[in-house]
Amino acid sequence: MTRGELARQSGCNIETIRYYEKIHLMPDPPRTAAGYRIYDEGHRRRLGFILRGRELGFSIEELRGLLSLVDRGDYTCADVLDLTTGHLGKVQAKITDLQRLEGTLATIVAGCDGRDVPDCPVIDALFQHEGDT
Amino acid sequence: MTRGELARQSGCNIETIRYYEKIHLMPDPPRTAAGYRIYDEGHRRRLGFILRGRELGFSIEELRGLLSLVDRGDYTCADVLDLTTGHLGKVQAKITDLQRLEGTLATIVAGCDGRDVPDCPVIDALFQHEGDT
DNA sequence: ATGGGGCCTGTAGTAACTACAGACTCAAGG
DNA sequence: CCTTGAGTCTGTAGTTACTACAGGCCCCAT
Repeated sequence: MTRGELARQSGCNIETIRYYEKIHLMPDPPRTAAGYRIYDEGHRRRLGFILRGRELGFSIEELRGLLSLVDRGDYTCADVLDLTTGHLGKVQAKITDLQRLEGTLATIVAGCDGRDVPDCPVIDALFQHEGDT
Repeated sequence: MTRGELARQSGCNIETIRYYEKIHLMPDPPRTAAGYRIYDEGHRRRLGFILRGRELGFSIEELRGLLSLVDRGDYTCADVLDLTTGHLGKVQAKITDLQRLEGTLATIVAGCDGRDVPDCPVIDALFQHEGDT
């Protein structure tokens, strides 16, 4: 399989594959005499793992941790659960942050009637500090 | 006011101020004979606006838009509301995304008993495609 | 005059890609 | 056999919003 084929099959940008090799998240594949990369089913599977992990919001470093467990082959549920619940916690924290943000923004927007008049309370709110939103 | 004083008063990293000047979000301040930047109340106010905007999740480019309205001086509520509701929409979209993510992750984690045994369903889930979480 | 802070500049690093330019290779058609 | 167009190769630069130096000035107090 060439790089282009792997990209098409996995739905990954072709340059991203090269990037994952550069940072050693994917192994250097064997080459043809002319220097073309050749991939097999194992590469496809690993790339699928990475892409799925990225979809789930894992960082590259988190995936590196997960993959090193897989590579060693002797991982346990406990190891994996650790990394995964840690990530879930971060996602939940981000949701909470954004919800607080949403509330603040909604309050600010609600103060604005949106008519075609000069001087807007949204601008005033931005000139205010954290205090009275 | 020196750069250090402005940083302390605004709670901003001192290097960030220089960065905002470089990207022309803050104006180049006047200098002493020795080349030291001198800031006044106007600078403090503008920096406050920017920092508050960043806290509210506006991007630099969104703030540039907002500030250009303020700078022109003839902005209307309608202009401002446009930019702000656009931003609010993005925040809400991001929350929705993350909540879907959280659900998927929680389902995956629930499939794992976390005991000290090899072979984990979380890993299996990561090797699976989007389909069956 | 000397010491320790503060300030100056330019540059590089962060996360995770993405997008070229310029050169090379491969397969198909004439 | 030659050409042509698509695919691949490499290295490098750009994206976002900062942050962190290094090496050199400057200012004030002792």
